[in-house]
Amino acid sequence: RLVFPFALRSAASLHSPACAAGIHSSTLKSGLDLDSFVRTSLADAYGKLGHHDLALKVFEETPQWHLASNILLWNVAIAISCRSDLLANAQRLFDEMPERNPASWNSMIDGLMKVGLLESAVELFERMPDKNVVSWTTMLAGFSRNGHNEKALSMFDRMLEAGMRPNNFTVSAALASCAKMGALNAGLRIHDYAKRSGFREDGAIGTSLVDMYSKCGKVELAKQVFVRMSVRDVETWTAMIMGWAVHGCWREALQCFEDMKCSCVRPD
RNA sequence: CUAACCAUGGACAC
Repeated sequence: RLVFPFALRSAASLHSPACAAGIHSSTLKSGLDLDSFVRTSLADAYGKLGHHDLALKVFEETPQWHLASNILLWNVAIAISCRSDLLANAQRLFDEMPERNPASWNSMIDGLMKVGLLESAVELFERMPDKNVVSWTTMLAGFSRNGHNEKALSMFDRMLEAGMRPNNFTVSAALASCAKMGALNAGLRIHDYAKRSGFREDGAIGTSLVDMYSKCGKVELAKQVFVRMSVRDVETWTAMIMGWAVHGCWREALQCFEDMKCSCVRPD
């Protein structure tokens, strides 16, 4: 019961459908396939491996008594339906499920945002009872993906007003909105907020800052963030190389590419 | 005490 969820998660991150299928059959043999954790992990693993059909089959073959108490399995089915463009199915599951937790709402909102049904997403968001940081970030990222970057940034302000604390996901999504608009002042404001609030300029936030400054025409500021970063991944290097390149600094761009190869990060 | 679901960053060249 404790081992199967771990094993299934590993199968998913190894991108091994064969492993997942093997573990699936072990769960059947041991009679644990109807345990909540095991079954949710199984459906989720199939989903993460891209076998949406198998994941939904697991859901559909689940007895009613189990479904009545396993919200997370519904959530997995909703998220997977959204990813396979089965939005109507997701909507039906969302309406029919016995009760909803924040992840149920968030998955549905994200699904609507990803197919561009912004009004429906907004409506659901406003109706949602206990919005968490994921809910706000989903809205922000959704607006940004659909090109409504001002609205995305207004979500950032609204969430602060609502007393909700942004996390790394929120900050990097907000910076990406500034980058897309070339909005330097907004970008500086978010950067300042991040510094004041103790966010590290690493990982996604660091890369977003590099990208934001270079898209706002401030490649020198991008460089300053870049050199301060302690860990740089492919995305970070790419953002910096792109920054130099679009500013016509071809020497720096090429030098940066060389430095990247020396730093044990493989170009993709 | 410990396990499962949801959101974020690079990818220019209409």
